[in-house]
Amino acid sequence: AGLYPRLVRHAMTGFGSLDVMRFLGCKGLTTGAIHGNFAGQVVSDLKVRPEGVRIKHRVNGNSIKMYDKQGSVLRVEATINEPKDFKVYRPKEGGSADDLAWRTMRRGVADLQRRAKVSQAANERYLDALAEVDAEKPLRELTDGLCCPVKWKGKRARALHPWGQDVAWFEVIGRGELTLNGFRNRDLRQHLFACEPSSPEATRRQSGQVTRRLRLFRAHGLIKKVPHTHRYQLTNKGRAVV
DNA sequence: CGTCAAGATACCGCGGTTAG
DNA sequence: CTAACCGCGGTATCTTGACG
Repeated sequence: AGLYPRLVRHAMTGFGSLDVMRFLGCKGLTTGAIHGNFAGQVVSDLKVRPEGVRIKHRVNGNSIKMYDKQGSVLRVEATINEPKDFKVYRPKEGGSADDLAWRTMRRGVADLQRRAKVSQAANERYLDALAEVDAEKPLRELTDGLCCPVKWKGKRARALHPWGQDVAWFEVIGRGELTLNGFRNRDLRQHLFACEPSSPEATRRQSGQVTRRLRLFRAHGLIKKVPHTHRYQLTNKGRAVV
């Protein structure tokens, strides 16, 4: 549900011309650099039709497209109109049968088998790239906002690092016993600091740390203060992230 | 309703990074 | 190189909720 639009969006915005060329098997791309004398044109376009949305990437005359048939079947299709951009391992026409070499693909039926293979490979590369999106995108959307600073109550709050320095905090606020009734500054201190504070001053310092971190999470909308209490609860967003 | 302690906020200064 | 900026931590002060 809602997957296809995401795929389409990523196909349009996420796939660069290099990606498209890679799908269609253009050479010299393993290095990441485009071949100096490449003179072709790479185009991606999007069409909305009664039967669904179709997205098409084109390199010269060859293209790969994806569409949702009746909203139920995802279909990816490669079309080769310019076979000469591909190679076939074959003997010269009319030449001896053991004079094999990579030669230009021809338009006729002779190279049909190779042509199917090339197309299949292009489709597979395309689907692989999409599959990556499928798994990665929803997570991205959730965390993108967190990883950049936000304004809250006129003050700036830094970006979060869910996999870096903030990981311990995420783990603690995600604990079951704390989500049940919400949690207080004190509860977090208990979980986050191994040793009991040795002095009242240490307690104040820890409390300060926790307060600041709570403010940070509030700024990002992960937790909310429950009114008339010193307790906090995870928001839906927070639950999803943790 | 008053008091008190825990918590929240404001302010400052430090160290590190970046833009000019 | 310097100035501005950012994130952070310490702490003084204000706010709030619990409790008698």
